Amino acid sequence: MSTEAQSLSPTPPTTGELPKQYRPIEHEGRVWQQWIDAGAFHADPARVVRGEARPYCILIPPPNVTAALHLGHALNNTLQDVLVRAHRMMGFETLWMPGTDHAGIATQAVVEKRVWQEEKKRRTDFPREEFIAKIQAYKDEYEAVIIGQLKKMGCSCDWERQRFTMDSVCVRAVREAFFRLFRDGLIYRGKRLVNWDPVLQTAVADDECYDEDVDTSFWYLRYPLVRAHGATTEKERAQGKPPPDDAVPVTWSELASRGYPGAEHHEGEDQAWVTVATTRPETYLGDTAVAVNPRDPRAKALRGLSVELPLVGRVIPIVEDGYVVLPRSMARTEEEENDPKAEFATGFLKVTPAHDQNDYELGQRHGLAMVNMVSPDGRVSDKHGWSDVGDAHLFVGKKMAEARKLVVKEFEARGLLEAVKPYRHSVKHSDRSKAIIEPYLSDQWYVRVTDRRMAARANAALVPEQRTGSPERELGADCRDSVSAAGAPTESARACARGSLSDGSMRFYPARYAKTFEHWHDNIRDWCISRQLWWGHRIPVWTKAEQGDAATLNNAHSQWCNLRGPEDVAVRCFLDGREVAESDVLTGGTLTTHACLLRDDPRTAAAFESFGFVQDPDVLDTWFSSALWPMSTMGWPDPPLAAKETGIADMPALLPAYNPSSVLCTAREIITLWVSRMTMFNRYLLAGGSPSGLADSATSPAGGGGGCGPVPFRDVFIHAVIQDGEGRKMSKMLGNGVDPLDIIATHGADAMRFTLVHMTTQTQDVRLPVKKDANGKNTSEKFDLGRNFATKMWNAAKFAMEKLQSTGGTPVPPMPGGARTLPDRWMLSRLASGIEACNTALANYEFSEYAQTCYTLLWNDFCDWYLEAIKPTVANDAGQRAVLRAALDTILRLLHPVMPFVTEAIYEQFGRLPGAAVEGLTLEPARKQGLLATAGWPIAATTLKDPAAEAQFAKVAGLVTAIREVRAQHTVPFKRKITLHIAAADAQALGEGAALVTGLCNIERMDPNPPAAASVPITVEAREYRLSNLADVVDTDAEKTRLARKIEDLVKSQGTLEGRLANPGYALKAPAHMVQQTRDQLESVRAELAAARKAMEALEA
RNA sequence: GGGCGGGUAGCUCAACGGCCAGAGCACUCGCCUUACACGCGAGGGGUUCGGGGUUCGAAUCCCCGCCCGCCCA
Repeated sequence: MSTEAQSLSPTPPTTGELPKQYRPIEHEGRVWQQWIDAGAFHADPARVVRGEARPYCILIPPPNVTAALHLGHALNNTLQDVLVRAHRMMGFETLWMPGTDHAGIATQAVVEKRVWQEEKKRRTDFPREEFIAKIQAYKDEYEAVIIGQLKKMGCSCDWERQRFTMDSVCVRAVREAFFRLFRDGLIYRGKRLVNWDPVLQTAVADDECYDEDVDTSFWYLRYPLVRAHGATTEKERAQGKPPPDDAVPVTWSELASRGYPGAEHHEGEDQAWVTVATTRPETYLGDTAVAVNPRDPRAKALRGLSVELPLVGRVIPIVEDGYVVLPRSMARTEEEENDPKAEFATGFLKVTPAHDQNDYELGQRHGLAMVNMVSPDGRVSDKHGWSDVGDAHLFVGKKMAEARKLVVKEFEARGLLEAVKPYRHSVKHSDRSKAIIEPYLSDQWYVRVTDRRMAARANAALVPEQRTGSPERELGADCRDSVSAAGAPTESARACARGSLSDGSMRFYPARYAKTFEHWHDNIRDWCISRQLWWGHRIPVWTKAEQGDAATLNNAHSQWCNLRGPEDVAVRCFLDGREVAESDVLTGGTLTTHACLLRDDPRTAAAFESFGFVQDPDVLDTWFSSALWPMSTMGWPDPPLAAKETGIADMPALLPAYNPSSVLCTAREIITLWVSRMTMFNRYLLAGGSPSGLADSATSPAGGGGGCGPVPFRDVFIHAVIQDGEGRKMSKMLGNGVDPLDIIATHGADAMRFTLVHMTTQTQDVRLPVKKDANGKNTSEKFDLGRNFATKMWNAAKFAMEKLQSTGGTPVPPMPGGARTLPDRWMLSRLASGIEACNTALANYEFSEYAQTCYTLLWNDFCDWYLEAIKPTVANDAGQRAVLRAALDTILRLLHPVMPFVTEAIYEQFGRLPGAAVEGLTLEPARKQGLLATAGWPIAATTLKDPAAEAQFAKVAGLVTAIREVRAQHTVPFKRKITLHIAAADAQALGEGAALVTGLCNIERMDPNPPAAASVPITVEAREYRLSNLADVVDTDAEKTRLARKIEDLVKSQGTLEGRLANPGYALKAPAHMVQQTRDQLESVRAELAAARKAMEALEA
């Protein structure tokens, strides 16, 4: 599906004529090849660096190599191409940087599935390198498909610069970024709960999960109460001291004496219990406490007591925490009462810090131990973090679902299962494997994005007017003085803070998305970047852990200290979990040493390995490399080396020329995943400034404090998401997706592009009703809009060119500014407004507006009116031919960004036609090979705007429409010539327009006298005209119907207008011009009504 | 739970305090008019989700409610 495979048709003879019909498939391949051959899309950063041209740059959101592109990609890339092509024509040195993303988990999962289907083998049945090679092959295959699709769409990327997130240039960027962040303490290793996919056996990010309701139950388990009897504390036991074997049962009577409400209802000498409600009984093996709300009336009586976990025998404390939901009977506030969990709550919560996010946090608050009772494949295990198995060994090795049944059974057998209630709630599932996500305690690498140098600076990148963050919270050091003594910021402090809140120039379109961006950073949590995968950037850290006394550790430490090249290796040491500085003298304990290697140097790695260091087996989250995209694609951190490696000699000029880039175009869910991270990384890692010092002057210096790097892009445009006709996301599963290639095949690339651009309004979703075509493929009637429009463009050009050719190819003489005809002045005026509207729309990312402006300009103005108007005269009017040519040229240029193929194919012939300059309209010639893609964007002088011509033309059009209406009403055949009776003065007032009316309405003659025979009256702008010779007999009934209807309409609007004027407040408070306008309208409506009534009377007489 | 967006003609969308609320598709009528039937000309079709309020004036601004969707927790 490469370019070469596209069907190429030979360049047609340069006749200046167009074939009868536009068939996209006959042109797209050839036109594409012309662009490529001419290097039309190749950017020259040197021109920017030398100050010869202004830069315009877009970084493609790199598509995943997982699968072919869908319609959302088509939209995303079409919009980028529109911007890129328009700016290229405007004279910017324009770079659209292409590339693809390795999409770690998604790609690996697809290949694992494929290998399983084909070979019935798992990833682990292959050596790591071998399996990676399989993924690599898959990537090559799909990358080619994707790039082929982009080219078919017409994407004018600088294809020579194409990057891949795992190519050697990008790998170096990842390595450098990781190294610096590690060295600066912004990357750390932590034990946290992650979303664990037990099938893929990896941690997955929140956005790789989905929620789904599951029917399950609440199980009510009784935990016997005991008194720990002064034995070891929880902390002591965590340190390896055995649990107390002298736990003493607590009886109901004892509880009663402690004031426990309801204890008296139980048999006094029986052992008391508390009942926990849980949806996951099997996790009781990992319980390390039972929590009770301090407001619970039972809490006081339980203070200091413990429970003993059945079978396990573990004695765990009862802690008090406000997080615990009170049962509905104890609810005090409405909110508590309405908490759906209150219905199921017992007031006692089993706390399993290693298997539940909320419990984890509760555990942190109370310093509870963490017991992990699951192995990575989702089975109960006694090898992954607990030893006090006791009688619970019967659960070991069971899958979680089996273990659940067994636990319930065992509790029941012991009379400890109090109840089971059905319950439905949402449970996290893995996108990739559909498995239920297990919260899992494990060692992971994190980026400390909560650091001020990260999230806060991302927010500060926003332009001040898009900052809404609270100054109280984020007051910069500079502004603290202005805080009043009471601590409340003064007004001036707020203003100052708003300034200090922003040192950037990044702007969201639509602006509301700035809030999403800010909110994300205000609530951000550290970013887990390790993934237990094989496909991706391997984490460049080698680790060694050893135990020993002070001498041993110090000795070992000094050995590998010698291995470091100071710039190449960053070492961080942790003694019993606490970081120790290099200079510290070590005491005895457990020393964990992490060595991060900057370069992929096998000798250094081998040296560390010889001391027992082992490289981390995990790879980085895909977004880590994506976050570097604005830098890595431009050769950072070593552009000269990248240039040498890739053969792209001008690589070193890219960063200074194109970072910050102009705009990022993406969908809204990407704001948090990608936009945020690119912003944080660009600002942090480029803090030293761009190599040549050409960095963005608005963003880099002073304000940032401590050297803050540039924003990665000035604008962020968030476009709509395409849904099907029912408002559902398009997806493979639903089978409602539309394949861009199918649309291109049936409608042409331009048709698809135009339709997509036309759909792109400022809303967050757009719907595309989907239906099956004759071949059973998904399509949508909406694409007919684009196809019809492209055809219209083609035919209009064909016609215009025929008229231009009719002179036998002799050059059209220059057009003097003065003596233009009415249609010419009108058309030029419309063009001037059209250009202005397109410019505004594009500058504000109002794509639909741009498409609609082009649509109206071509179809309504140019085709319906202008071409029709000039038909009788253009052959004999050289000046008119000059305007015709210029008008078509302008429209081709305005439309090129959205419909590049058809416009270029037309220009191929049209460009050779002789022309003449039209004063006031600047149409710079093509810069490369006569290609429209490199021609200048049209510029119209404001003098071309001609309100008088527009008014005069509107008058003509009004009369024409009125006459056509009568013709249609009376079904006058098109070819029948009719007579217009028009007073001499009115004909005079029409001026040039009189001839236009004659031509456009097929009027035989204008007669200043009243008609002798049957006629029909019409009124336009309160002037009265008559039409005769309509037919052999005028249908008076039809005419009466028409008039009656017209009178009805006029009466209605007369009433509206009179009512408005009768309102006393209106004349008083509304602006004068508005009142005058209403008066004028009323006057004209009255006159028209009088005329219509008169006509009716005449008809009835 | 918090935040955001949306509800306008049969469908997809405009109209951002001021034309009689518009366009394309679909529909009706008439046209193979020598660029185009993927076309030309004409036409029908709307209680702008419901209820209050502000205003000379509200689809538009404010409040309440209903419905749909998205994001974050």
